[in-house]
Amino acid sequence: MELSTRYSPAEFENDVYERWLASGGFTPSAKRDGTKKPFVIMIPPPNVTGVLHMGHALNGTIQDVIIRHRRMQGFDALWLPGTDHAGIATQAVVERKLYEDEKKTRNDLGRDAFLARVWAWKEEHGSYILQQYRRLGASCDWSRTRFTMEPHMTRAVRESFVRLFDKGLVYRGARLVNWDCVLQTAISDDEIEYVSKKDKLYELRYPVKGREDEFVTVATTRPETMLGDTGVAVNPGDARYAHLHGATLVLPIVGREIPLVLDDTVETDFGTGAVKVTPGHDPADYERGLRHKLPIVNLYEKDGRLNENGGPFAGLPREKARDAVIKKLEELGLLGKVEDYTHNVAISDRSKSIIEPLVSEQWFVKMKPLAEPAIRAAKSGRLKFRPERWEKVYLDWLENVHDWCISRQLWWGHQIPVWYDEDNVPVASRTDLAIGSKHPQTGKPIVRRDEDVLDTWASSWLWPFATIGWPDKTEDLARFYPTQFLSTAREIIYLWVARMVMAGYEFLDHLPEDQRCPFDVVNVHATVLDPKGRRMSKSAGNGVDPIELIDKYGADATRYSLILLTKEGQDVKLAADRIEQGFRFTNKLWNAARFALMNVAGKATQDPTLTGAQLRLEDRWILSRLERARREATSALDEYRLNEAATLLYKFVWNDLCDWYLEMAKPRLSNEDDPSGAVARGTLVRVLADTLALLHPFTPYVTEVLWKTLHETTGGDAPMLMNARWPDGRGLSIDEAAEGEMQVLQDVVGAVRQVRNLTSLGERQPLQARIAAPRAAECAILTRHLPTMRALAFLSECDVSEKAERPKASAVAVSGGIEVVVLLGESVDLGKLKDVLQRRAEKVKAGIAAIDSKLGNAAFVERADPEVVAEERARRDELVLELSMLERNLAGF
RNA sequence: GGGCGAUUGACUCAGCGGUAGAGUGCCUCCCUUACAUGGAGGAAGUCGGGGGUUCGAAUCCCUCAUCGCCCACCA
Repeated sequence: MELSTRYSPAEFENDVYERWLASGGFTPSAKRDGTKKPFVIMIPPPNVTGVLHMGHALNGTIQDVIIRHRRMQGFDALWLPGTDHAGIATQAVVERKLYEDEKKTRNDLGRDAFLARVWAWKEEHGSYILQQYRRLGASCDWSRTRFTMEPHMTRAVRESFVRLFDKGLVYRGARLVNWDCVLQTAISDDEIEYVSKKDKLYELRYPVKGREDEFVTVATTRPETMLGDTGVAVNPGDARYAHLHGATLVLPIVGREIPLVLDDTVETDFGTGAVKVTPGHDPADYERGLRHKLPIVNLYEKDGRLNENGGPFAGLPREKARDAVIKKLEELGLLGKVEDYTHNVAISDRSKSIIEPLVSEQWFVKMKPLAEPAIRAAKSGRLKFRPERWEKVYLDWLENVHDWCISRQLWWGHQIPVWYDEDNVPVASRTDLAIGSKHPQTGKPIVRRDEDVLDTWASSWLWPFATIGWPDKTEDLARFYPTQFLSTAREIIYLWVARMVMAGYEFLDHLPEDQRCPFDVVNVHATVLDPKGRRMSKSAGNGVDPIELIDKYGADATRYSLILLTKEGQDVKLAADRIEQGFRFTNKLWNAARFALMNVAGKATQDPTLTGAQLRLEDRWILSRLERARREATSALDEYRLNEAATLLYKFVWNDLCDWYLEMAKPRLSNEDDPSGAVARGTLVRVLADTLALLHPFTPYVTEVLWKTLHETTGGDAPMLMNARWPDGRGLSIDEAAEGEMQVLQDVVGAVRQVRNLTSLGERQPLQARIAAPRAAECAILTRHLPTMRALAFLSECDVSEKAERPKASAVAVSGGIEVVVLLGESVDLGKLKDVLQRRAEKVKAGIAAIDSKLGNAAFVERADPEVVAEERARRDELVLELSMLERNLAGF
């Protein structure tokens, strides 16, 4: 196969993905294979309504890097994909479409017809986001793709609900819930967000019963709720109201008599120190109402309009009611000061409408008992968070957990499996109960099923085990639970992660305790921000579409950039130029491989691990560097430090392999007569093969293509890289001697380059370099490698002579304690050269002074690590040597 | 009101107790037959301010400032 000169990922990515799929490597068998251990990641199921955004792209990349690495390490690697039915979000999408297309509401269609529409929508659009994951290169087992509304999940959800119901952990109660007036459903505390809103703070005056002209003034931002007031509270210690303790007030407009109560929670220094109490529509007032046994007045219909309790304002929506109430109070002379006021208001995550707290009948789960094992899991270290700080966030929530309102007044979702008899006695059942059949406990006829559906999280908290068969005892469940790694966004630590842990402990009771925890490690990934540091969001329109990046740069480049850019868990601003880094890297890799293959094709190669003595310094060096990179990358990946692994491989490929080894090997490769060519080719093949394997988790497409070409070129038959073994370093070792010698050569070349750069200021002339290495050891190295030095001549356009005589006119450079003297004509800019040398001399002097002050410090010499002290001394010696050479040369000007 | 993060060259970020790093951008040179999506060299940082611990601090502690997230019933 010919590789094109241009790296153009679009030409091969789709084909490669098809080959991966065909290989079956994404799909592990549930059958136990004695030699393989499972490694499992459950994808955080994206909403079926979702479109891939940067967060998904980053998280998808993280999971894919890890699963591919584990697969290559020989684990039975399963990455299970799927989507979430996302009750509210999906229903809202379909309702909106229905209204736009046909001007109908869901009520016009009726429940069954509407649900048919939702399913139709899901069939048409539901796999879109998973297709996008494929573009990224995600090696998910698509044969195990799950959906939280599929029939099996319904069974799992019912099983879990019935178990909790039978244990008394589910209860029905009237509670103040967050009501979304647009979607007309209750939503949980975790689904609301707070936004700052400019409002007004109104003072209202309530007449005191039986006392002419005496009033209690309350402050409120929501004057319309006064219609539902059933009390006014003041702080018991507030002297201003001491004379009114026990008084009764008369609620204006309504005329209701309401008591003045004493409550510690009232702040004396806010507003007037008197709080109107509306237990039906304010969470704090609800609590106060309970404490003082105040009645609850519900003011609203489900759509947010005032009901009959609104008196003269019944039927008005909330905003209009506010204006009307204010106007009326003004007429009555009971409106006090009105001030501008900025405060936080709760809005629905989904509809973005202002939440109206109201009292209604809902189903709740008792969370305290479920939270206990989840708390233990983290505290005992069974469950680990990365970065660790998120453990605290997780624990804080669990330790203060509130009961979970799980009923939603929606149609799209798992309908609550509860039936009622004629006396309204509920029963939960795994199977449908027919209307008219007998209630299992009371024996009375069943008259209806609960209309509500369950919160979406009541199905997704079962994700780690329901997706592989639970409640059935399947082979998959036995093989793949618990999982090892979960990577997710921080926003859903409470919503999802904590609940999955609870569910694992609660429902997997056939397993020993430590086997119930659904994962070993929870990775909380970075948030990708826009270039200004703001969250990317659809509404702000500041998102960057990862698919556009993939189109432009390829999936590999996008993946590599994301990993290079984001240290785990640390937010990052997405900078366009930083995305280019990944692209440049993949291009570099492509061309390096192309060069290697061009030189290897049809020629003899010798395995460098078998030809010991014939290895040149650069061969030994690159093999040593490869082994170092392999060890470091492996341990970084084993510990999920992806950014470190990617950075280190980047440096190995670019700075070691391309900048040095390929350049040094060129003469050997191009010269047909050079007997060491076969060794160089063998080295190149070995290094390239291992490098492709090490990079494969990060850049799977390009490495797969190059791997195939490499094996075609060398005539070998190889499995796909995806299914190949992770490099084990066979035949390689860390060669400290080779690395040390190579460092000397690199220093010399550095010095030569410096000089060469100076000469290019004038006319270019052939140069002759002489190297003056003042230390015996370095002289020996240089002498031994003079052929190599000549090979490097292309870099400096100079010959390297063995003698170290000082010429009269010369350009000089010093690097790493080695002096390079270059004979040249008048082309060198002597003024500039002197400048460079002087500046360098200054730096060296400063360096020496710094070390002297350190070494002169007795405390340092005594207390510091002896190795550190020795290093300082050695460093000083080098600097002194360099300074003497610099000064000698400067004296010549 | 609590909690957590961030603050390192022009920009985006690594480093987290012992000689200040990378990519981009900028300046000088080079189309050297893998790559100009490239190569060589260079300028550029009192590591947010102030205290402290230490022989030594970008790195640990305290404090302040700015920005950003999360949690919280101030009407």
